[in-house]
Amino acid sequence: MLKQEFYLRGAIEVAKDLLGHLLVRKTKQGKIVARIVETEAYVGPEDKACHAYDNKKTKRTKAMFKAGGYSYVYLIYGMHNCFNVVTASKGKPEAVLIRAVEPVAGLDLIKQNRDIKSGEKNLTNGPGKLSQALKIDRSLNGIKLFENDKLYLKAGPKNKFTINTGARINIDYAEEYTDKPWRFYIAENSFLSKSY
DNA sequence: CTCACGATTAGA
DNA sequence: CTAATCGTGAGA
Repeated sequence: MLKQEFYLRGAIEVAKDLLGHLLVRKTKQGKIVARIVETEAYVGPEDKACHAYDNKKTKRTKAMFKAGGYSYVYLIYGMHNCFNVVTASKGKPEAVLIRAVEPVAGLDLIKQNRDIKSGEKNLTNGPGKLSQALKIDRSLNGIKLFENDKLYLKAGPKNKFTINTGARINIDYAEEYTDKPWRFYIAENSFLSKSY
């Protein structure tokens, strides 16, 4: 399991470092392991795309102000959960959105949770999809990802891979922050949220 | 209390 | 391309 120190850095740095690591989810039904292949950084008060822009502290964004290593799960469009990892020190609202993962173990459980007919590559290639696949919902908001047996991060194999960057998705409202290259993904991976 | 809308997805 | 669908945050 990754220690809390891993998360106590800037969101951009953690977002890049998270690629290739493993997300572990344990439920009553069993264990699911997935490799993180795509992330986005949301950098604190100055980032207009961040829910906690301008240090806006509300009931929803409260978790982002926690110290690095906590989870931030929220509901978007009234129907989808998104899973984020809080980064930086306490009081700094920074987080990394996990946008896509690649199934490593527990594929049968993932299929059971998703309940769709489409192909295997569509199981976890989007923030809402992977949350559903791993049974992540708002009951997991604000938990410690470094001291917990239901949901945590684990160091992945140290394979070499190329990290690409790009603009973040669907944040057109963020004005000059819309085009910041704060999305990171593993090159030539087929489980990304969009095809390149 | 009302009310508009989104860090999305599935399906036509 | 659009509908689905509801917690959230702002304002009265």
